[in-house]
Amino acid sequence: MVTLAEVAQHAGVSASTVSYVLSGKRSISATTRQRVERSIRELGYHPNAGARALASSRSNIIALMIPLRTDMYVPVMMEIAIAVATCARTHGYDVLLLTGEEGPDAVRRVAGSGLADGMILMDVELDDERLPLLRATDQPSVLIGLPADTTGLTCVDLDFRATGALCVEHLAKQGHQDIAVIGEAPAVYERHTGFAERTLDGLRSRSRELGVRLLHRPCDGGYDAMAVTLARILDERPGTSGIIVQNESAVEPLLALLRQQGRAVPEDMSVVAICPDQVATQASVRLTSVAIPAQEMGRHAVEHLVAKLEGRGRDEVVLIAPELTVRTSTGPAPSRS
Amino acid sequence: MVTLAEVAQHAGVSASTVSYVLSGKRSISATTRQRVERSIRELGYHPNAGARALASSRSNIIALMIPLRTDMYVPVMMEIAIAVATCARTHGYDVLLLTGEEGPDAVRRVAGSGLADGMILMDVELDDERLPLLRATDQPSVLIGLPADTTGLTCVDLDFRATGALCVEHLAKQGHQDIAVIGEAPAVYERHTGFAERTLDGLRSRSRELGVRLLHRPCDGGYDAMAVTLARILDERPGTSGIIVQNESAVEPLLALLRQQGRAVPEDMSVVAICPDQVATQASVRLTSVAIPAQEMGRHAVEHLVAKLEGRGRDEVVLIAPELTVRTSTGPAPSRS
DNA sequence: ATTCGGTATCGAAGCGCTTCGACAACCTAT
DNA sequence: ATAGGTTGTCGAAGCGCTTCGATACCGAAT
Repeated sequence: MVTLAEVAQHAGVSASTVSYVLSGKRSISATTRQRVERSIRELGYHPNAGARALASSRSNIIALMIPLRTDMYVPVMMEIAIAVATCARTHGYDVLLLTGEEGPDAVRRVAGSGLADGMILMDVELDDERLPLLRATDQPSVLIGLPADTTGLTCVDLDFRATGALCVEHLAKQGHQDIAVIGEAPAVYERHTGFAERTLDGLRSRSRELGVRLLHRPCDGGYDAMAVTLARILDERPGTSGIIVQNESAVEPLLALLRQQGRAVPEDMSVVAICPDQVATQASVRLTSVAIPAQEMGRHAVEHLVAKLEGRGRDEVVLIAPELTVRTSTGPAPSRS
Repeated sequence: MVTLAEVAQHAGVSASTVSYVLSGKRSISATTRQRVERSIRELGYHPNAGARALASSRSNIIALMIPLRTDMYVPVMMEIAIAVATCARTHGYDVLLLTGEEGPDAVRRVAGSGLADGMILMDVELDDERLPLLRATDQPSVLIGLPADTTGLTCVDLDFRATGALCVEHLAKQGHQDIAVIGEAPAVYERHTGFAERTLDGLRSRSRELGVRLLHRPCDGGYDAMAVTLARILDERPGTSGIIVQNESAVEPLLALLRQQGRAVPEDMSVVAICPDQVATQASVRLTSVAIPAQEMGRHAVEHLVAKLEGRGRDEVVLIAPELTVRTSTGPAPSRS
């Protein structure tokens, strides 16, 4: 293994000079710099991460804490994770992957050991048990998701309240009076996951304002659960002409069931999905949808965290404005006959 | 931040004693151990990761390299990643997430910097460009997937050849003579991804042995691509009575299309999927399937890597035997009329 | 009583890097 | 010519930990 000292010797300078070439923290003459850089290349030198971390007390690692929940839509998580990892690299950071398994203690462990310089938490609950620990250690952090109390925290999320409102608006504008919402799995609400509740909040208040009826039902993923849920909804509100789905793994089952029952989309039933664009465009009907901007969320999270680590950047809540893309699954409400 | 020295002082012992209590590398009297452990707890001591890595030249970190490909079925990747992270923790390792973005150089960077003690590579191609680098650095590693040349490498994978064979066997046993295979996206084959080719190999050789006709068509995910592919298949081989799908995002579209065309599953058409169990059980028909054991793969990979890091463990190729679960999407071939 | 093998502990060296203060060497303004 | 300010480089002191002798003590065997 090549060390700084060997590079220094090879280039005929002192170790500190090499270090300064690497970090750029002091001015170095062009000739020296070139000699050093040449030696680095020739010897194939890579700074030792541990030594660096010890000496500088910065690890250049960001911890990303992903929960293990199986009732969450996984691809979005994955996309965020990849975006975080990729974006972090462009800022010179690597990403450490923590699963929920270890529980809140992971926060303490990582903060205490100096393993990571900061952390990003995903799938934050309204009253997340990791937050007290996070506030206790003054570990720089960014949440993806919104807890109930955001004081002293930096959070990045899609504006789910506005998302809900947007969906209702779109349907109401087309004359739909009876709207059903097929939500996330019941477990998601029981856990008080912020995004689910905020969406619901947006849906409800906007529909109240616009004077349309709204029926919300949680629903597990998969075909069977969807069949039961849909039957209940149509039984309770036969006049339903618009459906908003927030559970991605319920999208295709829903479309299949509607087709099977002879309800045409969008002629008999309009469908709006809250899901990644890929799902919306690959479904059996091109779905009008509000996209979940996973990449953007990951990128924002990293950038805010890096800003904090560099001393810039203050606590703030960043809500990404939702965008509704009209595709072919929504249309005017059928005239009441 | 609490240091080893502070703990030592608090417990009235030397720093090295505390270190030995922590590592267990030398015998320590019960009384001393307890005193030290108490101090550790009272002071809330966490060993500093960087210092540890520097002194011991082991980081207790495993790098996990996930490619960025969007044409791959992401949930499986995610599941493996989570399994790796979780399993690694039980062995005292953390996981560093590397994306394909950085390219093969990531191998050099991580190996050179001592950031990780070993690495796990996912989505290995037959002739993967990371392998030469991997062999050059003698970084301990485990591949998930099988390259063309496995000498000197440890690999973990589902036995896709056997998987293909198993699918054909199951259908042939039920009297199906004309079988269609809906494969992964064309890009996957162009890239010479091991698992896709090996599956195909198993499918072909077994169908030759059993004397059944086999038609293979790659297919992108989504409804539209599936519609085109299915139409072509049925056009070319109208007698097709069994379908094997290897692209998870094609599963639900396929079922929707069959339903739409009035082909009952399994009466008119048997369908076997190669996919995670969750997909098979949540689809609109309970699919007979060969599961992709993501968890098991992740676990195996970690365990082999840890074995290598501890000096046990030699190079070997671990193929996990496929298991076919019969559900309700397959039945006897319709009698030829 | 003396020696021997264990067991339990300590001190010190050093892992590879960053960073601070010191110091030449040089340039400018007086 | 001299003081003052830059600029570029070096040496040395750690960062917090592991690990290798060395040492001191104990009971068992001679």
